[in-house]
Amino acid sequence: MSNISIKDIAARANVSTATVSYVLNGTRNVRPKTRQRVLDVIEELNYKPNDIAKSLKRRRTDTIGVIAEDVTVFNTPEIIDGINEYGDRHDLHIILTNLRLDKRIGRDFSNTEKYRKYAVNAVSDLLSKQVDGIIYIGVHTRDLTGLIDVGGKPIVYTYGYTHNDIAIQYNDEKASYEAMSYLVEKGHRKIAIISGLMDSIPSRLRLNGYYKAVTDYELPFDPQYIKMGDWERESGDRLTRELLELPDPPSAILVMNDVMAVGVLRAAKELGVQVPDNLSVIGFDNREFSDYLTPRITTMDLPLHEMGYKAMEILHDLMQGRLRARPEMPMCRLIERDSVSSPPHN
Amino acid sequence: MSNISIKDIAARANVSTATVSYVLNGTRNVRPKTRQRVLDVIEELNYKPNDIAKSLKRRRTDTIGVIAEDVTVFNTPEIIDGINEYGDRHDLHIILTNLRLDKRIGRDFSNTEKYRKYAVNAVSDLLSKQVDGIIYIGVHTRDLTGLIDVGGKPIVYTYGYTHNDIAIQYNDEKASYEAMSYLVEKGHRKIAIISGLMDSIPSRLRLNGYYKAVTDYELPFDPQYIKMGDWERESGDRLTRELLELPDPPSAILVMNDVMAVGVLRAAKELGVQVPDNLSVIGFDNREFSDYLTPRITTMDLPLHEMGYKAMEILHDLMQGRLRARPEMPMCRLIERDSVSSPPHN
DNA sequence: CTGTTAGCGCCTTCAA
DNA sequence: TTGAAGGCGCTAACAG
Repeated sequence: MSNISIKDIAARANVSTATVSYVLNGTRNVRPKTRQRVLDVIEELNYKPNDIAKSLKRRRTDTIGVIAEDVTVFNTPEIIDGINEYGDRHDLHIILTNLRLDKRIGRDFSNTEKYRKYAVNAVSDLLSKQVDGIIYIGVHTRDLTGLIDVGGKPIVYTYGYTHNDIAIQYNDEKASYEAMSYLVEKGHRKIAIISGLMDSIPSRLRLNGYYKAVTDYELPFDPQYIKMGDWERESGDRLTRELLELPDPPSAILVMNDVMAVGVLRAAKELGVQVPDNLSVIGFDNREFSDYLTPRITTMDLPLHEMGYKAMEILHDLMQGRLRARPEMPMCRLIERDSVSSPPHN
Repeated sequence: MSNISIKDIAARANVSTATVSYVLNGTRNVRPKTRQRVLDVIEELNYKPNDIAKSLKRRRTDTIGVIAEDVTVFNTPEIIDGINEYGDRHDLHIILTNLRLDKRIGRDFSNTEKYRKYAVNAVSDLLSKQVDGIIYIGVHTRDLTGLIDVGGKPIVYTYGYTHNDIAIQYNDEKASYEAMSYLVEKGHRKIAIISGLMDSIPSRLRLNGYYKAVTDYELPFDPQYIKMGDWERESGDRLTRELLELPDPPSAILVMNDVMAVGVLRAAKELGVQVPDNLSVIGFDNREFSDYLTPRITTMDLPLHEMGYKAMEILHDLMQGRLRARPEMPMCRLIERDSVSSPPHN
């Protein structure tokens, strides 16, 4: 076991512990000969530095705490991966705390008190572990303001919003606008939208993008083309039926997530309308399964990796007292697959 | 900022730092009055313990290092979740190292040297951080022996095998045997299998289960019913065509992963054979998308969560010098959905 | 029941 | 170019 310390090295190399520290960290010039002697002993004794002691002395751990609301939810692994990429490049390590909210409280985030204790404990543990900063990864985009108090430690949120701190989000409004533009380019004018729950920020933002496109492109505006779903498959199915039974049905549907898009596909199939020949569909999230459906669906990819990377980058700046200008927002990107074509009779 | 230490508490409460430590940890009896006084000061000064200092002194961090070959691969998040569940219950924290192998080297693990350096560095960093143990999460079940050297630190592998250390794996052979039993119960006798690449341990194990079932249930054995795939969608498609064009085609196919099952479904559809009415299909992995396909496919769920939990449990035992009896192997579990029915004419 | 004190392994100021 | 020495914040003998 590695019970040897710089003291052992120093003794064996006939130098002081200070000198060992200097060659270890390159903190100061050391005569090449001395330096080599130390290096040899380090090699010989198979010395491994103790970062705990180092951290205690330096009052810095080069470790950041990542609080994930739930690592098993689709957005989180890729965000973590982004964090890791930045971390690898800058020698920053990660203590991961998984709140396991999906299993503990499900999807109902309305009552903050039901899970605040988990978040607060996580912060407290992380602070005790002396992390240099914290990243909080939400599982559902919402206002996270006031959930936790990190006592002045640098913190960056992602996949969520907050009033007082920095939060990295992608641009929902622009994304839905772009999806609309794509549809318009393909020749569509009668475009419906199936939203998620309306207490959700992305739902509202994406609806804004929809309105804006309807206005900019002078599309026929029909309130019946706007349907409120609940993010689940069944609502996609049910609302698509309503849409297709309209006297003047849409030729395309923009669906606010891929899960509901599965319902859209099913409804279309059962009603005998071909996708994409008679109905175009665009989803959101670029979930893995969206590529395995028939037809493979065209969908908006979320810049998860980039969000994680940026969150870490900004946190790093914060940790060094550097405050950068307002960070640019990572953008979604349309993944073209097989669920969109030009509308019939056109 | 939390610059106050037990020394400050001690001074303000007129006790020694030792006493503060005792009330903090309940290590020793303290007179209630003294105790309360200390507690009050702690409250008043909003004191937060410094685990780094504690760790240095105790030579123990209560932190374990998790090396994940790639957190974005489907198996990993759920394994981590299992690790977290055990960790939460026993106050064990986690430093996560993500090797990012999928992005760095793809799926080719044949040349170990291409990624050993990443693994070795990860171990080295973790050791410096003084973790009390390590869990290594593979991304593809294979022999991991000799990849890294942890210098005597407790280590447990999961989603992989190893000769010299403990590895937690699920039972591939039994799983495929059970899938076969299920098919036989439904009345099938002509059952084909599409394997993964044959350099893979699970492929061989699952094939064993298949043979065993063929023998036990006295099924007709036809070598043409055994097809070697490569884990990818296309091979599922291609091999299904071969199978269905046989003079005496199978009534059911056991596919070694859900991805290839997607190909099976596509081939069947294009050949006009109905699943499950004219062809039953069982997949492996219970990937998220398997529930979104048409039909929803019946598949073998991997006990990922349990693997993580068990790995952590055993590691914890190891850390305490407790060596438990051979750990039982977590078992797969069949998820019944809509891709299996009784064979036609039966 | 409580206090004193010697480190844990490392960095860094100060002095040589 | 090198060394001596004082902590970082905490725990655990040891002593009373």
